[in-house]
Amino acid sequence: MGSPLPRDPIAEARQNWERHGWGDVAAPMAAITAIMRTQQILLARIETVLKPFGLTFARYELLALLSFARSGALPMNKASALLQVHPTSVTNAVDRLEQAGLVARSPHPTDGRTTLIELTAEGRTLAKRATAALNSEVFAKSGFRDDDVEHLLRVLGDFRKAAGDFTEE
Amino acid sequence: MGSPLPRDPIAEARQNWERHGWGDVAAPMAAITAIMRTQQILLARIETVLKPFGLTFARYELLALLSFARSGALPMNKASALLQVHPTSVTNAVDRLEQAGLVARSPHPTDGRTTLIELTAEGRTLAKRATAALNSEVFAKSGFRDDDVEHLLRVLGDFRKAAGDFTEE
DNA sequence: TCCATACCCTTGGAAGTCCTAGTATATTGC
DNA sequence: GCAATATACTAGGACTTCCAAGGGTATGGA
Repeated sequence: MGSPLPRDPIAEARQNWERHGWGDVAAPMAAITAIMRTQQILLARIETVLKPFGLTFARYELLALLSFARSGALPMNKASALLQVHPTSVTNAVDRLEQAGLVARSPHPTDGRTTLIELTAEGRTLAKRATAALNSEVFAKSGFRDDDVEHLLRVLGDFRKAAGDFTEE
Repeated sequence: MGSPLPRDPIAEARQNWERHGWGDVAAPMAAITAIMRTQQILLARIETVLKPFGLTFARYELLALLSFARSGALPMNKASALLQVHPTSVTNAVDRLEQAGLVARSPHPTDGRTTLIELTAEGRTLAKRATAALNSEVFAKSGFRDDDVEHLLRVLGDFRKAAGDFTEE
C-alpha cells in the first residue's frame, strides 16, 4: 500500500512532540504508535497467508483455540474470554465458520443458556494446515532477533499483566 | 470486557505450540500475539480518552497530522502515505471530519486530480485539546519503563524498516 | 414457591479497515 | 496533437470490532 517513505513518520512525530514542549511524553507516544503500526504490518502478513484457506485472522484464532481444547468443544463465553474479544465478535465468527462447515453449534447439556462450539473434521484439518502455513511463512520469518523476542515477551507480558489481562504469577 | 483470567492465554498458546512440536516458532508466535493484544489494549485506552471529544483514533490521527503540516493543508494522497492507511480510509475519515466542521476540502491549485484537506479553526483547537488529553491520560501513564520504551523503539524501528516502511538512515 | 437478579447469546447499528472498480485529470510517447 | 498510460479520489461491498437492547435460562433470597 505505498512504497517506503523517505523519512520515518514516527520519528517525525516524536520530533514534533518535542518541538511543542511535550518532550516528557514524546518517547512513549512514539513507542505506542510503533506498536500500532507493527500490529498493522503483522496482521496484513497473517491475513495474506490465511486468505488461500478462506480464513481471516479472527476466524483462524477461534479455530486454533478449539483445536487445542481438550474436549474439542468450548462454550461461546469461554471462547470470548480466552480470545479477549466481545461476545458479539464470537457470534459473528461462529456464524461464518458454521456456514463454511468448519464448526458446529450444539446446546450445552446442563445449562440451557450456553451454546457449545465444536470443530468439524473438516475444520480440524483446515486448522492444522493453516497453522503450518503461519508457522513457516509468518512466525519463522518474523524478522525479530531471538533475544528481541524474549525481551518483547517480558515487556509486553508485564504490560498486559498490569493492564489486567491475567493474574497468574 | 471481562475480568482477569487466571492464566495468561498467550503463555498457554506458547505451551500448546511446544507440545505440538512447533517449539522452533513458539516464541515468535507468542511475541506476535502479544503485540496484537497490546495494540488492542492501547487502542481501547486511546478511544476512551478521545470519545468525549467526539473523535476516534483514526480521525484524531488525521487531525494531528494536519496540525503539524507547515502550510496547514495536505493532499489526501500525502495523508494516506504518511498515515500508512488505504486511500479509502482517508476519504472516510475526511467525510466525517468535514461533516463535523473540523476540516475542509479544497481543490488543488494546479493539479485538478488532487484534493487538499485543511484544518478549520475549530479543528485546530480540538486537535490541541485532544492531544493534551492523550498526553496526560495515555502517553504519560503508558505503564512502560523508560528503558523498555527505548528498547521497544529500537526493536520496532528495525522491524518497520525491514518491512519497508521507510528507507532513511 | 416465586420474583428479582444475574448470566448467555443474538440482533441491529455505527465505525474502522481493505479491496475492486469507476470517473476524472495529468503525463508521456509517437 | 492525440492516444495510451498513470495518478487521485470516490462508491460499493466484505469483514471485524464494539455498544445497546432484547429474549431466554439459572440462581438465590424472601
